[in-house]
This record gives sequence, structure tokens and C-alpha cells, in this order.
Amino acid sequence: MNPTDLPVPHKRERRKQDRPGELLDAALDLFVEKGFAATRVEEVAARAGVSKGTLFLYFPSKEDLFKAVVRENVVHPVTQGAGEMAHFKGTSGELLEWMMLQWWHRYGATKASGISKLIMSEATNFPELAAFYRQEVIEPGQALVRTVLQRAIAQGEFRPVDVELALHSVMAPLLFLVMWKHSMGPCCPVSEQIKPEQFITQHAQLLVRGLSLPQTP
Amino acid sequence: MNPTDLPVPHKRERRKQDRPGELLDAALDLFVEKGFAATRVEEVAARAGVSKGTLFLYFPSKEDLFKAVVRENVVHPVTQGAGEMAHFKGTSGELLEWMMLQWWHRYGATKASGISKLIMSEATNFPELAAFYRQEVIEPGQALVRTVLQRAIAQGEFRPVDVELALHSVMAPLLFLVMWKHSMGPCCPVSEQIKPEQFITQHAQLLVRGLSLPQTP
Amino acid sequence: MNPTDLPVPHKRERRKQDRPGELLDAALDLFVEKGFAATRVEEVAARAGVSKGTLFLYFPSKEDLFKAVVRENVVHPVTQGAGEMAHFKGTSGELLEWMMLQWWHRYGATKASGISKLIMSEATNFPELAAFYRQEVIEPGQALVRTVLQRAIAQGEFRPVDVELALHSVMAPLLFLVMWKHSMGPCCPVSEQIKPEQFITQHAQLLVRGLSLPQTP
Amino acid sequence: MNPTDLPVPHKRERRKQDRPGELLDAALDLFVEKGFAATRVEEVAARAGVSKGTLFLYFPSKEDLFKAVVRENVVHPVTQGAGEMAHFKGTSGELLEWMMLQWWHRYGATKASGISKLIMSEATNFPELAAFYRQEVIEPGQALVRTVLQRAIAQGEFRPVDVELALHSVMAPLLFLVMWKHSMGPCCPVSEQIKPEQFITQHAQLLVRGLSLPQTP
DNA sequence: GATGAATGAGTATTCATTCAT
DNA sequence: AATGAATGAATACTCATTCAT
Repeated sequence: MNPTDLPVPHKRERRKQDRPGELLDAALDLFVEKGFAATRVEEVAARAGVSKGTLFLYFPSKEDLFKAVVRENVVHPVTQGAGEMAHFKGTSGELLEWMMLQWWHRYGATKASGISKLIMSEATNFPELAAFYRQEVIEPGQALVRTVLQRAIAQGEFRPVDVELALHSVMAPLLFLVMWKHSMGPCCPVSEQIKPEQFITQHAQLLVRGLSLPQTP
Repeated sequence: MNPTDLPVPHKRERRKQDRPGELLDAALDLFVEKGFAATRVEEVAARAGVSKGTLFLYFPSKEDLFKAVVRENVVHPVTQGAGEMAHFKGTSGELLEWMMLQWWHRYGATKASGISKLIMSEATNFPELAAFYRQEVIEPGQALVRTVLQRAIAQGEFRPVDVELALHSVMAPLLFLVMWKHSMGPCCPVSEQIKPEQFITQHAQLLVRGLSLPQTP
Repeated sequence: MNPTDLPVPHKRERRKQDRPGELLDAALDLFVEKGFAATRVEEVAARAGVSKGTLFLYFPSKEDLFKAVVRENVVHPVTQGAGEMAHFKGTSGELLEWMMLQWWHRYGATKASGISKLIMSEATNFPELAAFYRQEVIEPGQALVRTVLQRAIAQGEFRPVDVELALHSVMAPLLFLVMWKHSMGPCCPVSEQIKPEQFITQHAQLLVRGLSLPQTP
Repeated sequence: MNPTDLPVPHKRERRKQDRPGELLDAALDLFVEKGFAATRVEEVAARAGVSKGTLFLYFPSKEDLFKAVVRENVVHPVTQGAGEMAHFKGTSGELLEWMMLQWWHRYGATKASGISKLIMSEATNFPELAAFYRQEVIEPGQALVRTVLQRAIAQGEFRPVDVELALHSVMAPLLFLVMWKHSMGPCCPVSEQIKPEQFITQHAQLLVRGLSLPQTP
């Protein structure tokens, strides 16, 4: 019995259907590592185990492949967590820390986070993609954080700081971590690697402490 | 009368001495904007107002031009301010904020900051340059911040947090600002631009508050 | 009915296998005619009936093409004839004449002899090729001639001349003929062309007569 | 007193007047070594101790420089010796050997002999120069040898061989020696160098013996 | 005359894209 | 659908030639 109740395709068939996915995976790796221009489509095809010609069967051009890679891997990590967030029990400060760690585990630590590096690196060459990314990823993320901060301020948990600026104090370290991971990170000796969870945890706690009202004993 | 009392070089001579600088300027702009691979040497030459051949008179290859651009523009903004730092009057918290703002004015806000974006984007293609950048820019900056944090903790001004992690809470927003400025920034509507000084100021104050010992009334 | 009983390859396949050979042929012609530097790869490709890009599919660089041309066309005309030589019936003098004519027919008169001109012309630019040629062509040829001369002397057929010098009296005219054919030859009016077989025949006879012991009546 | 009775120019002046000569010398060396296309005018100028611009003051183009090099160095070695030849005492055989050795000492052994190699190598690229060379060098040389051979035959000293073919038996080894010296020679270990005078001497003697009538005791 | 900085036409080489099989 | 041979536009780099100083 097949526990998922899904039809099991023949191996051959499945592979065929996965072709675009395998190509996108290979392309993600290479685009992140080398950038758009320095990546050769032949290398992408080779890594996906198909011929150059096959790639063009699925993607009409290198640029289209690039756009597909971005659109495919741009997930909505914070938004996905939005539902769970509703059930979160704890202070706003704890929520903020939890959100940042969630973002790291769901996105920052995954291969998909290479997209952020890619977008940053190629933004001026692909402004539409940059705009797309802002709209689909940055804005929703900011909206979520904004809500948390505004509520915390309204509830007297946080001081009435400039929320739009505080937003960036939350997101900058996350984007920084991702950029670092995909650029300088591979060049650093192991001993000097940044430890993401620990950094996020301490950063969140510093921020929360900085945002909190002074304790009135 | 020549007011500067300096010998006036002939037009040809003066231009000759200026060539490398003009080319490096043009190349910085284009490399930052389009990345290494997508920048054509002819375009660099044209922007510097010379022909393709002239560029190769001063730089033996495109890669050498790239390296020269990096080495030329990698300044040591924090280190430069190290002397003045010694005379700073104020708390460690004020010093930290002052340092971050100085860094922005001396480097982040200038064209040279494009180097940081460039390095991050091309790090995996030019690992030697990435290592060079870490050694010449990141490390000295971190050392400076480390000193300040350690002293503040020793003096009982800051809580005994993990200094290596706190370092990144200081530097991440700065590098983030620079990346943003050279990537997403140009794609954003004016209304949504990040205001660097205000962000840095608030971020510094949040951090300092988060690092400070609780007030003992 | 396929008279050869061989599978008939598709047009594309057949052409593919022929490509390297066609390119080498075209390159031989042009390199011999114009030298290495003055030959454009595009011209080679055009003469082989393919595009510039195709050439680089088979040879990674112009220099590699050049080396392949040399290695491909360096045949061992004298050595090839070594087997037949064993069965030769006649005097050493007749053998010498026969060898020289054989060399001409098997090599000197063919397109491949352009290689000798090429090597001589480009020897200082490609010393490895010159060494290769000496080792693969010159040395074996000299060895063969040396053997014949030494045996003839040992058998009292030839006078005891300096064999190493006599070697060159045999080979110089042959190499001269080849050089001439590919350089001055095409510039000469037909009436002044050197007639290779006649020249070789007379030269061989002069040499043999010069080498022979005086007739003892 | 100046023994030559020529005005002694100032050093500066003399150098100026020698400029073309120094350039031609430098160019000869380089053209012979690398061929026409692979020789850079800048290198020629540098070797002559002047700037690239100065070269073009004296020679309107690289091709003109090449032609000047050829015309300047094409001497008439055999013809020059023609006068002395008239006073030669000895047999035709001795004369032939003497002529060949003279040619070597006056031309083959000198730097100017590089011209022969150059002409052979570049003949198809510069047919006018090849024709010029044939007319100015080859033909007169052949004419001289032809005269000697014809006379020797007429006088019953030599057998009535085909003079036009015998010509080449005289000249081929000489041209071969020159080609070798400037191409394969530099690539050969010292132990395998051809010794020109000894080779010429033995070759001449073989030829003369081959040409001579059988001794009638 | 002499210089050497500047030029730009020319060439090797790369690589996205096409298409016959 | 899949292949990979073929293409040719694009681009880094060279070098003979010019010309202002």
C-alpha cells in the first residue's frame, strides 16, 4: 500500500517530469556561486545530467532560465510562518527572536537563500527581478515585523521607536548572514565562521532589550 | 603668474598621469553596476574618454584592471579614524555610535563603498580578492570594534555579552546598508529609501541600550 | 544492396568524423603557404567548409591546430621503406639512388612535404616541434642512410669517407628540393623549374661515383 | 691625422647617420629568428636603441622595413669573388671547391645569410622579393657555376653531365647549410652540429670525383 | 629630428542558441 | 523528446601606425 495514496510514476517518467526541476537546481547552485554572466548554460546542463540542447527545450533562453530560478526559489519564509505565529505564546520579544530563528531555519540555512545573494549581486542587471523580490519577499517580511513591532509598542511592551528604522535592525543581520554565507563565508577559515543561530539569538536579545521599556520595579 | 608655484605640465603629460586614475574611476562605476563579467573593457575605456588600446597600456588585462580597482578603492575607513578615536570624549556607547556614523560618512556614503558590493558579488570568482578584503578591511574594523566592546565590558559599562557575536551586530547593518545602496536601492521608489544616518543612529542606540547594564537607581 | 557491406553512416555522422581531417588538410595548405602567424584560423575554417567556431570544437587553439598539423603529417617515408629495402637486389649505389627516389615519391612529392618547409620556417618559434621533427624524421632517415653507407664501406664498395658528412650529401639535396618546391618554386617560370627525379638521379649517380673505389681493371 | 682621410663626424652626428643601419641590423636578426609576422616593430626599435616612432621616420611601414632589410643584406657573394676567380690557379675541381668555401666564408657564415632563410620562409608572402632574390643572388651564382662546369666539360676535365642539374648539386648543400643554421641548428645539441667547412670540402670532393672522367692510366 | 602616448583595425577565442538527426 | 554538432555574434587583447609635444 502506498501511504501517500499518490500514483507512483515509472522511474523513467518521473525523471522526465523532473527535468525542469533538476535544471533549476543546478542553475541555482551555479548562478549563486558564479553570478549570471560567469555561469555557462552548458555547465548547468551538465550538472543536471542533460545536454545543452535539452536545457533550451525547457527554457527559451539563459535569461529565462535565470528568471525561472529566481521565481522558483523565492519562497515566502516569513509569510509561511505567519499562521503559526498567531498561536505563538510569549512576549513580543520572544516572538521576534522566534521569527528570526524561524526565518533562518526555513530560508537562510537552505540553498534557496542563495537567491538573496543572487538578487543583490545582479539587481542592477535585472531590475524587474529586484522589484519582484522586494515585492514578494522583502515587503511581506517587513509587514510582518512591522505588525509585531507596532503591536508591542501599542501594548507598552516596546518603547515608541521609529518602526520603519527598527525594521531594518531586524532584517539587516539576516540578509547580512545570507550574503556572507554565499560570498565571504567560503573564503574564511572554519575557525572564523559566523555561527548563525547564536548570532541571531544574541542579536535578537540585544534588540529586544534595547526596545523594551525600562523595568519599573 | 602661476598662483600655485607648481610647474604646469603640458596637456599631454598631465593627461598621461591622470589616465590610470580616470580608468580606475570608470571601471569602479561599471564593475559595481554590472559586475565583472558583464562589464566590457571597451565601455570602461569609453567612459574614461580613451580608446580600448589605451586601457591596455595601463592594465595588462581585464582581471588586472579589476584587481587594481579593488586595491585602489579599498581604504581603511575605520582604521583611519582610529587616531581621532583616542581623543573621543564620551561614553563607550557614544563612541560606538560615533564610529558607525564616521564609517558611513568616510566610506559607506562614498563611491568607494561600491567595492564592498563588488567583493561580495564576485567573492567566489576572485577568492584572493575576498581574502585580501577580509584582511585589509573587515579584520581591522572588527579589531577596532572588539577593543571598544571589551573595554566597555571591562569598565562595567556594557554587560558581559559574547563580544565576537556583538561585533557582527555592529557591522552587519553597515555592510547591509552598502549592499542595499548598490543593489536594491536604485530600484526602490524614493519614498521607501532607507535613510542611512537615521538608521545607524537608531540602531546604535538600540544596541547600546541592549548592551548596557540595567540602571541601578 | 550495399556493395561494401559497411554500415552507411548518416550524413551528419560521416561529416563529423571527417571534420578533423578536413581541418588539418586546410590548415596544412595555409600554414605551408603563409606561415603560422600570417594564417587566420577563420580562413582555415572557411577552406574546410565550416565556421570559425567549429574549428575550436576540434582544436583548442591555433597553436594546437598547428602542432596537430605537424604531428599528423610527419610521416616516416624512409623508415616505411625500410622493410622493402631488405629485399633490394643491387649494389649499394643502386640502393642509395633507389632510396632517394623513394623518399621523393613517398614524401617530397606529396602535400605532406610542406611540413618540412613549415618546420624550417617556424623552428625558432616552435622549438619543441623542431626537436620532434628531428627525432621522428631526420634521425631515422639519417640512421638508414648511415647503415647503407657503413655497409658499403665495410664491403669495400665505397671508399672510407667520413660517413657523418656523407650523410648530408645525401639528405641536403632532398631537403633543398622540398624547401624550393614550397618557397621559390611557385615564383619561378615553368622553364626554370627544377626537375626533381632527374636531379635526384643525377645527384645520386654523381655521389655514388664519387664514393666508389677507383675501378681496378 | 686620420689615416682614412675621411672627416670624422661628431659622435652624436655619426649615430644619427647610422640609425637606419642600426635598425636594419636589428630587424635582420629578428626577422630571421621569428619571421616577418611574428616580429614586432617595437622590438626592432628597442634592439636598435630607438623609439617606435623613430623607426617610422626612416621606414614608412613594417613591410618597407622588411624589403629594405632584404635589399640591404642581399649581397652578391659569388659575383664578388668572380674577379679573384679569374686569377685562380688550379684544376676546375679545385676551383669548384674553392668557390664553395668562399661562398660559405663570405656569406653563409655571416649574419647576412639569414636573408636566404628569410626569403625561403616568406617567399609566398613576398613574391616580388623572392623574384628579386632569384635574380640578384641565385641566378648570378648559378651562372658562375655553370660557366665553370661548362668549361671543365669542354676541356675534357669533367664528363658531359647535364649542367643544369649539376648546378643544383653544387648549390643545394650550400642553401641547405644556411637554412639549417638558421632553423634546426639552434635546436640541436652541440655534438650534432654540422661542421660546414668539412662538409663542404668533402661534398665538393665527392662531386668533383663524380664529375671527373675515369682516370686513364 | 625624436619621442612615446594614443589609436583602432584586426584576430583568437568564447558561448548562447539553433537544428538536423 | 533528446542530442550534440554547428553557428556566428560578441569580446578580450595585440600591434602597426599616427601625431602632439
